[in-house]
Amino acid sequence: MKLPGHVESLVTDAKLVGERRAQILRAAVKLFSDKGYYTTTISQIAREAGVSTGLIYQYFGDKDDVLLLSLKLVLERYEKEIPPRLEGVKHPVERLCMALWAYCTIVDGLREATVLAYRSTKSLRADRRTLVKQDELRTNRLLQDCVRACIAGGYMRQVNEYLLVYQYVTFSHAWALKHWALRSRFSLGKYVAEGIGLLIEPFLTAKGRRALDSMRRRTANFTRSATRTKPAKRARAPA
Amino acid sequence: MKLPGHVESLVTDAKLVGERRAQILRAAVKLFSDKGYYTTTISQIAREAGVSTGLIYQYFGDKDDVLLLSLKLVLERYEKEIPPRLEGVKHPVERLCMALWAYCTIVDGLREATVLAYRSTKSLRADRRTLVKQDELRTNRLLQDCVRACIAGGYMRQVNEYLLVYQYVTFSHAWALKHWALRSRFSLGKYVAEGIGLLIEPFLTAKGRRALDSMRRRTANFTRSATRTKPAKRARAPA
Amino acid sequence: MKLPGHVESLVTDAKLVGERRAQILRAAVKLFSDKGYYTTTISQIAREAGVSTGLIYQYFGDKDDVLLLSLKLVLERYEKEIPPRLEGVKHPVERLCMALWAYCTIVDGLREATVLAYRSTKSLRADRRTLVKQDELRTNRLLQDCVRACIAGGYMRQVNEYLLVYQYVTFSHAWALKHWALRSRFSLGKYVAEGIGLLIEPFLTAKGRRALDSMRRRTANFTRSATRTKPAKRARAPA
Amino acid sequence: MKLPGHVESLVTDAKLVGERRAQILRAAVKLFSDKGYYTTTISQIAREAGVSTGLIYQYFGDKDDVLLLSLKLVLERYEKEIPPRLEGVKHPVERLCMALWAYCTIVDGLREATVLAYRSTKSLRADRRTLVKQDELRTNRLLQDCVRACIAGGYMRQVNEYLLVYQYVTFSHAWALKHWALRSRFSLGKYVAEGIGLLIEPFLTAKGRRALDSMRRRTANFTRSATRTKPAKRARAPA
DNA sequence: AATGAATGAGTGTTCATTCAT
DNA sequence: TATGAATGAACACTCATTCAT
Repeated sequence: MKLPGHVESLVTDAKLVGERRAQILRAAVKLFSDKGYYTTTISQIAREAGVSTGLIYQYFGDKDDVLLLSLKLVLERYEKEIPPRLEGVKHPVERLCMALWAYCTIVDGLREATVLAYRSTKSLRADRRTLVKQDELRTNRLLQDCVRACIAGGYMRQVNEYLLVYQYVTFSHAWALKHWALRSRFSLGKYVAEGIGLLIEPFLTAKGRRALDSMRRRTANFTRSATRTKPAKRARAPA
Repeated sequence: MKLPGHVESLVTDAKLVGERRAQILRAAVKLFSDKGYYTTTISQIAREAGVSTGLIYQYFGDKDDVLLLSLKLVLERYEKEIPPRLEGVKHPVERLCMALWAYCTIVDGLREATVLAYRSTKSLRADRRTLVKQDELRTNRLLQDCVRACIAGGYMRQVNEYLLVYQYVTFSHAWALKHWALRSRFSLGKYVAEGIGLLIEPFLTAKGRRALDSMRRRTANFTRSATRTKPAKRARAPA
Repeated sequence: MKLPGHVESLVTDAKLVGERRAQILRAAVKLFSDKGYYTTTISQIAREAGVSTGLIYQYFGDKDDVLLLSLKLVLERYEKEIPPRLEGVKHPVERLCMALWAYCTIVDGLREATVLAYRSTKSLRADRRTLVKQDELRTNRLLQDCVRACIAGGYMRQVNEYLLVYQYVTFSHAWALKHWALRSRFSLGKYVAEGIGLLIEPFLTAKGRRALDSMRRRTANFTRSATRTKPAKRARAPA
Repeated sequence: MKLPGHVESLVTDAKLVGERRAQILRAAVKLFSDKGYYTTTISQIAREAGVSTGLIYQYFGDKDDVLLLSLKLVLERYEKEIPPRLEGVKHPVERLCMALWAYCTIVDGLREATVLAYRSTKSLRADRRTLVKQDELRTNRLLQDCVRACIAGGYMRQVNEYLLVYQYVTFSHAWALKHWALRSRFSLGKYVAEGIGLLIEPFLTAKGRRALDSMRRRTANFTRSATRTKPAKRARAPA
């Protein structure tokens, strides 16, 4: 996160810095998402943000820096918006489902920006790229905690947590990355419901499955997935 | 795939065209993979390929066209290299596992190029992008056939084929995209073995699981995943 | 010396104007000397002077104006500091030597600024450049007066005064301009002593030379130059 | 002397390189001399040279590099053009006079460029500046050789050669640097004649002075300087 | 068929200058 | 008076593309 190069003209008012950066980043995320990093010019960002080109360089070191902060802005929203969505949800299985649901929802709201992250992370200078990866890892940890709670509570059998978490991550990201192929077949709700059936349910213990079914009964959001038929039966059997 | 504009200088000898294009694309894929599309110059490609810059414009319409064919070259390798790896494999479950294994192996050999595809597809003009997506869909169909055969043969329960296939696709791609996070924890073999445990095994019927176990006994490649213990038990229960 | 354009904000308090200008010019001379005119920014000058950029434009018309006054500041120091150094020195030959010595000493203290004058005078707008040249001419006149007094007193033979004075000027300036080449071979004192031997002594009459020798005997500053041996002898001969 | 940065497009044809560089440098020297380094734009140089801006970067690394080579071009002319002017001149005193004469003539032809060297050498990056200084030192050596020959032949008394040479150098350069002040008082011929009277004649031995006088009688170029009358007398006296 | 010199539009970035506060 | 945020014109430099040879 490089500071502006010509330090002499650094803006000092902290509140203003926050506002201006947000204003410029909003424009940048939009344009980068639409057209990609290299085909977006600083002057377009300036126009979109309603400021002059020079101003951007009072708040960012260079174009690369604008990209870095744009990506961080996106990745930090994953990290910041998942926890509030889990608040008040007590049961580990429910929390896990809710986390996946939340992740997918957030991605849905940031579809283009998510694609941007995949396109552009490698455009960053190596040292800056590291910062972005760390953001991703922090988000993963949120999911990992959910998985662990399920296992610790006996709701999920022993699995390779790390890899399972990555399934959740790629599943969520795929909603953006493969939206062109998925949108005609799935609504977001349907997509998540299927995801739960594919990536959560199979690893639940009988106890875990009961919790899932109970949750499903209560929730309109999670339409029963078509896939769920057989396991549901098995789920009922032990009851 | 726009043809060069100045038709009069278009090269006509079909064999030569093939060779030259291959020669240039090899260089392009290498450089695009290493440095990305926008930071690779035509000049660098020419140098890497051992030809002049002018020549490139006799075999490709423009830089965008070089990218398109580079991406197609990569995506076509998925499509072309999976089938030979399935040859002689008869059992549907084994075929599915082999397909996943093959896909991951190919991605492993084209790691940078796979990342390139994610970075650069959006850099293509819209009409060209469609061509690339069709290549991906054709590859998906290979996997889908394997899944269908499993279901048809009663080795796998009813699942949302389409989505499951996409899990296989993203799982394979993730080996490239998230290699920075995965490489310290998994060998390729371990990764695929875990993938089978996570994305194939849970959806197998008792019959299917027996086939998988039998295959595992015969195959050194697919190390038993640690995750697999419990399901094996459950597998016996319904029997 | 163009005045600021927006007259309404022109500062009027004469004392303040003097102080502020001095404060800013001190910073400007330092920075211009170190880094040159074009690579010094107004922002840097403001920072160095401890004021805001805007303030500079209340005391100077534009950047060019800051340069003009910076150069004048330097050139005026030549003009102002030579006379006090001659005070109390009565003998014309001694006054001439002292003037050269003074000039070189002042240049030594303003080495970078002297280089600046050579670098940047041409950067001034033509009309402003004239002002700077006049400053130089006034300084030259100080030296010219010394030469004239020597000739008038019979201490120096008829020479082209004007050109001889320019020898003194370029000799003094060379201490700054060619310092990179001279510093390893001469101390300032040695340099001036040699200069006297080269540019004053040869033009002295016998009477003048006696005065020079007498001065040399009294002064530690002017080490006998190695060059001086022979002429000294000749000087004694006619005695 | 940095080579072009984007090496891929370096021009290879050696003859062409020579021509193009000369063509561009001619334009650069002209413009830099007229307007200075910083106020001359690459695009102006391109226009003056009749080429495109891009082309300049195929023959020069950057603008700084164009300046370096411009300065070298000028300084090398001193070095290269003085020796031919000395050819056939046998007598050491005559050679020395001729060298000063030659130097001043060359400076006269490169007046603006000489000023440029003073203005712009400091604009070069430090490592490149060294190269320019070395060129100057090589030229100085030409003069130094002449001085030495005079001393060795007993035509000139012992003097601080190094400093005397620098007097010749600054004297010659002054013709350009102070041309605004000198032109109204001296023709070039007069200037050199006076210079010989001030900076050569006083250090000649009787033998040397005879040689000088003989030369003066033969040469129209060197008008007798008004200054010279008296010393000529003195020259006879010690004889 | 092949070359590579030449082009010039386009980009990131800087900085003198203004002006609302 | 003084500030410093904001402006935007200007510049060095790049590189896809062309075309004479």
